[in-house]
Amino acid sequence: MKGLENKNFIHNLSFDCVIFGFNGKLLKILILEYQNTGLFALPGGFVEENQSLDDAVKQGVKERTGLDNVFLDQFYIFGDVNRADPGHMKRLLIANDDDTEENNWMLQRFVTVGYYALINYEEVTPKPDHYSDSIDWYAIDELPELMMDHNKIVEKALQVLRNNLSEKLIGMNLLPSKFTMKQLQLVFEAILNQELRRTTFQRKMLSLDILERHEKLFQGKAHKAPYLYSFK
Amino acid sequence: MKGLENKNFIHNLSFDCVIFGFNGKLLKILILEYQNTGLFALPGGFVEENQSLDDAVKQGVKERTGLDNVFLDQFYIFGDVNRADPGHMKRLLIANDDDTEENNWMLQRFVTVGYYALINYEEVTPKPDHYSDSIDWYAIDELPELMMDHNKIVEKALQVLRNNLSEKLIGMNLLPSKFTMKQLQLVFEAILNQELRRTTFQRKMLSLDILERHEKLFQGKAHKAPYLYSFK
DNA sequence: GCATCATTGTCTCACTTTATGACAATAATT
DNA sequence: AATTATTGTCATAAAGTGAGACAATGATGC
Repeated sequence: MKGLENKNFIHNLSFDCVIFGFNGKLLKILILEYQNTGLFALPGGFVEENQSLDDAVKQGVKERTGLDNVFLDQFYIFGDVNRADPGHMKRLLIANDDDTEENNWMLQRFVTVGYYALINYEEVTPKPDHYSDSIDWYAIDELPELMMDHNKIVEKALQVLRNNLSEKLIGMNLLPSKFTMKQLQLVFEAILNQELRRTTFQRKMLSLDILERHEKLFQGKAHKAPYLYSFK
Repeated sequence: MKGLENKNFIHNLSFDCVIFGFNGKLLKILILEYQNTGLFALPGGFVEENQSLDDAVKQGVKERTGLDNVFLDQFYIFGDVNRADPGHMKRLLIANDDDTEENNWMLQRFVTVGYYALINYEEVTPKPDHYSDSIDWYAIDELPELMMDHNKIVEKALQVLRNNLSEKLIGMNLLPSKFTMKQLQLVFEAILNQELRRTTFQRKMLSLDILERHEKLFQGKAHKAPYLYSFK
């Protein structure tokens, strides 16, 4: 792949990133489709020999998706011997005319670090990098078949997201800076895949003392206008 | 180090293991001291090219400590560029007359995977491996200075342990199969570093419906004998 | 034996949190 | 002005927690 051969990457170690966004109704993730391969994959990459893992992921996510300044957190390491199908990588290399001797290390076994990102769906327009045909949002229950074990990685990311939902103020990263209580509830429901009780949810959120109330939002609808909130 | 040079290890990737035990009062972890170096460290190791990460850790823990069939879970990846002091590794190699060209890879930068283990303090007698003078239990608030960033790794392991305390039935792995309510409470208190209310704790544990009550334990003490419990 | 002692299992009461439903307030539409 | 859908808040009941009381019980000392 262009650009890769100039750098010294750590062999056998990669990262893959599950980038979550919320479109107002559905929780979605970003999936790349590689040119001339029909392969779908999570945005991922390698770590340079003199680069911290976190930096590598930040940089990789920016290069592969055009997204910058993203909330990122590692959630799991996938270290099975047979987790990656070398055939997939081979197809990628061939499709890019990078099927050279010096790129053979990419066909070896990889331990990959799973990261997840939370971004505001409205504010970003992901752009595919050189190697990819397209980058698109997919609802989490309508994912295509992904290469290697990437579907499993998404599953695990979702689990961790659900476990950390309350403590990590995840809505903060998935919503615009001002939002209604209804929107916040929809984010929680989408992540948990479970309906919540409106009054209980509202009381709970307000009692946490993490929200600031702003002006009302007049939506032009035939009912009472909701307040806008932001995280303190 | 003897034995290492015959195997093909993944470069730049290691693991370190925080092995917790509970002696009835204090939460402790296992620390190795390396021969002729004065260096203290967590038991750790490398991953072979054709070995799953989990297997490598299992095998490594067995080799370094003599412990088998241990509850193990990964908790974090440490990927900073400067997390490891190559000087420490150099001292280790020199002390073992392994300061050779072909072992130079060990002086490079390493990304390490943190694992924690929970074992029943009573049932095991850890034994040092070839490279270590000794392996000993240290109370978590009386640790010596450890090499590289191992103190930081222990800190993080503790954090994760505290967060997962309720959900993971951690007591199950730190206690003998039958135990009193008092012992269970002591484990929780040692991990949380915080006193708990006896009656509330007992009510809570019983209401969770995870314990089975067995015969009483007569300790020869001048008071009512407690019941023994086990996890269902 | 019998009183004493320390610890355990359980209960009570007050207080807090959560579930569930009710209800009035309110933007826009008719 | 009546209607409609949605919102913010309250009322009440149910469940959970904190703090203490107390009887039960194994051993000990006399």
